[in-house]
Amino acid sequence: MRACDGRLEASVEGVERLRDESLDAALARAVDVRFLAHVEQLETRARHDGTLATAYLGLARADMPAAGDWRPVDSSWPADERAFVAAAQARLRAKLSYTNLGFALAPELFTISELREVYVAALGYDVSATNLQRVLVRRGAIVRADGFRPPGRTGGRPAALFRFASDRLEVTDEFAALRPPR
Amino acid sequence: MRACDGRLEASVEGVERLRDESLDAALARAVDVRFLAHVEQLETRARHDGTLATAYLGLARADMPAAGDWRPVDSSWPADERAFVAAAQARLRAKLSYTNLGFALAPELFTISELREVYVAALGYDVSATNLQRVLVRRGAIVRADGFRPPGRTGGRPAALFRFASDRLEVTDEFAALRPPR
DNA sequence: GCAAAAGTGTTCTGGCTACACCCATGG
DNA sequence: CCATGGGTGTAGCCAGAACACTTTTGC
Repeated sequence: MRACDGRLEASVEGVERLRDESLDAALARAVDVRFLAHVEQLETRARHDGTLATAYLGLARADMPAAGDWRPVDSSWPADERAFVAAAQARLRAKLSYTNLGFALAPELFTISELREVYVAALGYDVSATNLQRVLVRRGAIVRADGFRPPGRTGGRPAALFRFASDRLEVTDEFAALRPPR
Repeated sequence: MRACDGRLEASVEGVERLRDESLDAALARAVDVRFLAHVEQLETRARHDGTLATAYLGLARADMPAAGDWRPVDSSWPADERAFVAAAQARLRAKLSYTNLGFALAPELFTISELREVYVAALGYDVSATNLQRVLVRRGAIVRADGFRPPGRTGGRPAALFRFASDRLEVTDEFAALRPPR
């Protein structure tokens, strides 16, 4: 999955595993894991033919020119793929709330407004830029980077640049979350 | 896993899956799932011999006379089993905080004190009976049942009986948790 | 100057914790 | 009557939400 242009997009690749092949190897054969900032195993299901299907959640940064068939996550997906995508999306939503998982969706450097769009796309509900900044800064998930992004033609104050403090999954607040607005 | 006599105990059974056999069938062959109030898939790993091992978290109620080799969860476990048990324990701890998962550990009817012992064993830190009751009642996870448990020889006020409102996993509060004491 | 975008200060709320206090029973 | 265990009342804390206000830019 990735958050691109304010939408959450997904790409589904089948992971076929050969006998005597590790899961990691099978995954690496199915997708180019260099494009993924975070990979996480989801669920293993038995198929009718006796083989096993293991689903993964892979997250790509918005600025990563990842190859693949990226499509917006909406109701146009086939039912079986939707089940996997829905599970992945639920997991993503939950972990965005209490971990630093945003690092896997946001580009290296970003403004709070850009980060907000990523969170809105992934969470599916509105998020205040003001509070998003305060929550993530307080938790130590994001830190100020040098420099500013100059405003566009329509003006406005230059936006400070931030970066995630870590590029590995960390639980930043086990007991809190980004609540949806009332 | 189960919480028994104030301790968290675990039993590890290998799940060997035959070709053309579903995962559920393989699990049912390895353990008697009738004794488990809740089953949840954890992780699938590839073994060196090319087979797959899928770990499950199964929870048994304290009053269930489950067969099996129940041992306290401590440092006496072999390293490889400990990794699975630790993952299961972490998952259990997390879900106890924001779901009604306690239904799978507590007996049908229980007093708040008994429920407290279950939570203390599973969470690994002290929990106040007062606040445990209020949190779970407010969330609607537990409800008053008829009757009281008479006090023992040492006296004391009779304890009100409670039961869990549901015996299926439900997210009772996505945005809160039982915090450990300071 | 004015609109637009970014950032800050401040208040409010709600869930949870902490702790003092009250209740009911056995001996 | 008193120790013991159970239950309630209440105050305080704190992360987060809400919102008014200030800052900095383009035109």
